[in-house]
Amino acid sequence: MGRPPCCDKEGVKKGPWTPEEDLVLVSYVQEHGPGNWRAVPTRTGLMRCSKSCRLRWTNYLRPGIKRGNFTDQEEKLIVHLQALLGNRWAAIASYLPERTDNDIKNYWNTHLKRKLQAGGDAAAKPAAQRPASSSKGQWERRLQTDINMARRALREALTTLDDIKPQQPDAADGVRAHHREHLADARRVGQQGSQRRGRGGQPLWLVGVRGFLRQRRGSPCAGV
DNA sequence: AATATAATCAACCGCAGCTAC
DNA sequence: AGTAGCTGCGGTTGATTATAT
Repeated sequence: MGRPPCCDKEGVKKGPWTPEEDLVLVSYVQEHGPGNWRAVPTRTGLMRCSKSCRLRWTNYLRPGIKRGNFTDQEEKLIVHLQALLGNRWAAIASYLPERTDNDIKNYWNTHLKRKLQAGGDAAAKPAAQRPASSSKGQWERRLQTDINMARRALREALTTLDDIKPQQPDAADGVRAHHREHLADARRVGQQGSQRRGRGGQPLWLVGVRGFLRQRRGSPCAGV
């Protein structure tokens, strides 16, 4: 309790990153790999807090990131997943490996939200806005129902992607493969119950479900 | 050309979960 | 079992850029 926020420390630089800082961070990560962010500022001499370093890496410097120009397929997938999972951007981003959660969140807030509002109430009510159940047993039953619902919906999404395939075979295949992994995870989780995994190895799909449960526990009228 | 307004996106902040002790 | 520290997530802000007047 009472731990001061890391970014309140004196001498910690804020604001936009310079190319030099980027270079230092990239070099460090290339040598040591991502992780142990706490050590990054001291080891590199960067006057940034660990959070800032991690964010810069994951949202900007990480290799394989695609920026801007969301395709129709990506847009549809985001809308679909947002309706299923609510505003769990990290979970949604796990279905779009080339996009960051921040990017998806920004795109949703600046484009899609408005687009859907303009198009009437066509979008399904986000999962996170559904009314909460009152007991733990009910949560678990609802969770199972949600898992089944998500599986069904994702199958539908896969069908949609199959229709799109002729135009974008590689992207669609990648997304489908990712879907399959998640579905397999869902099955494993169902079989293993509450078995823990290390933070790094934890499937984001599961993180999404956990967040969903957390919201339900947190407030009876959980909204986003 | 100058100014106002809107749109975009990088980055910050606070909170919660997880692990180690 | 309790606590501290680290990490990741989601909401929000603010600077910058684009567009309209």
